[in-house]
Amino acid sequence: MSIPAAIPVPKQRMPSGERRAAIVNAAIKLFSQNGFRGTTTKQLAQAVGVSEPVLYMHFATKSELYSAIIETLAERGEQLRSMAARADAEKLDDLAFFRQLAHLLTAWHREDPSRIRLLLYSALDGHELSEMFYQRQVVPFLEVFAAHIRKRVEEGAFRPVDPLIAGRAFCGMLGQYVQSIHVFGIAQSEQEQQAALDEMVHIFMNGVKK
Amino acid sequence: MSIPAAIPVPKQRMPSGERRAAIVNAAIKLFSQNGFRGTTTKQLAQAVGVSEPVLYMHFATKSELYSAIIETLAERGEQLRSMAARADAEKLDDLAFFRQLAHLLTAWHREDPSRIRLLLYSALDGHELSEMFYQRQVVPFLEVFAAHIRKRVEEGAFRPVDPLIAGRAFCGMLGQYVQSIHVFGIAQSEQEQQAALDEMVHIFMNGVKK
DNA sequence: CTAACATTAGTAAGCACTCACTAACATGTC
DNA sequence: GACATGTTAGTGAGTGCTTACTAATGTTAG
Repeated sequence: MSIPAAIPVPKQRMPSGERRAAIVNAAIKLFSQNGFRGTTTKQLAQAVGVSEPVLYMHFATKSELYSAIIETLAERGEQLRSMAARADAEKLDDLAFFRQLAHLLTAWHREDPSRIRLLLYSALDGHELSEMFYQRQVVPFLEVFAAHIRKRVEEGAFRPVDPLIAGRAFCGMLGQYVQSIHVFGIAQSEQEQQAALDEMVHIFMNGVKK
Repeated sequence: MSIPAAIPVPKQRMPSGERRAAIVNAAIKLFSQNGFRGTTTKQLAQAVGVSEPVLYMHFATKSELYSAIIETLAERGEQLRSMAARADAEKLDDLAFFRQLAHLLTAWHREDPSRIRLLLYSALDGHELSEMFYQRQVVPFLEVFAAHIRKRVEEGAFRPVDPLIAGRAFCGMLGQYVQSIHVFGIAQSEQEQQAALDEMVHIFMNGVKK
């Protein structure tokens, strides 16, 4: 009985780029769980499945790796912006648009909770790239939102609210709720979450419309 | 030439309680700035103005000190609850009440930003007392708020919103705004802050009222 | 064969924490 | 008031362990 050829034996030797990506992914996971200082290079090497010096072939120092993962995550944050922009282009009515954005934001963080945790960790650490992370992860989403509000205010459908403040208000409600789940560990069932989001969307809608 | 008697040499020797309090205060400051792991016992001792063993006369381990400061801050959190409850007892109209709470929350964090930072740090660290901290710092405020909403819903002044979700929505808007200032370092002038709070209060008010 | 990928076995520095000891105060006795 | 006595608050100089990082060397794909 021959062993089928395709057993995916974990590759021991990898092309440089792949290995680098593997390190970044492991680092995102560990740093988001334990923080930068709470993660040792030894742990990290074990998680990647290599020895410590391999890490230093790809990144000169541990904090260079920290910077690399923040940049990686910031880039991925562009996805959120484009998804939000796409929702805006769909010409949904206000309610559907707000619900769509709420869903986007929660799904985004549920799919990978390490993002919000690392965003907070890096901000608390005062990391030099933390502002860039915030600018590319949070602000774009907020801007798509604010742009929609501005338009609807001009069209006379909404009260003359400040679009940016209104955007902060909406994203704040959602963001804090997401945070209480993924950072503070408040347990919420799928239904509870859906109900909460709907209610928040409604409160906001009624709050801004004429 | 005699040296005048009354040179106020910083007290070198302190009663146990005072010294303990001094250590806790220094720890709150340093931990909130650099995190638990980012603060060394050496730094801490220097900040207090004593040698390291003194720390260990009051706290058996560094993490026991961590627990002590969380407890201390959680206790101080009761103040916020009582201030909120007092505002409720004043029988203000809805708008004034919401504004009062918004002011309370922002003033509370502006007065001492270490609270929100430590709350986040402890949650990210998964500290055993973090949930207690959240329960006593966040939840009480939320409950005073939810109670008010519930009452006004019953009186028919507000739409039949879920009081707890509405509370989370309002505190979320405010909380995230405060966080963006004290954690993410978004600069906001006194006027901008006041304008933002007013707008948020209005959006919420309109969002829940009939 | 060799260049790139990996490992074994370190090093120096920093960490939380401790030991042996001393200075300052409080109190009771004369 | 002066002095001995027990207690509390403090220190200088470490300990052993962990950490980020590295030099010397092995191994395998192309």
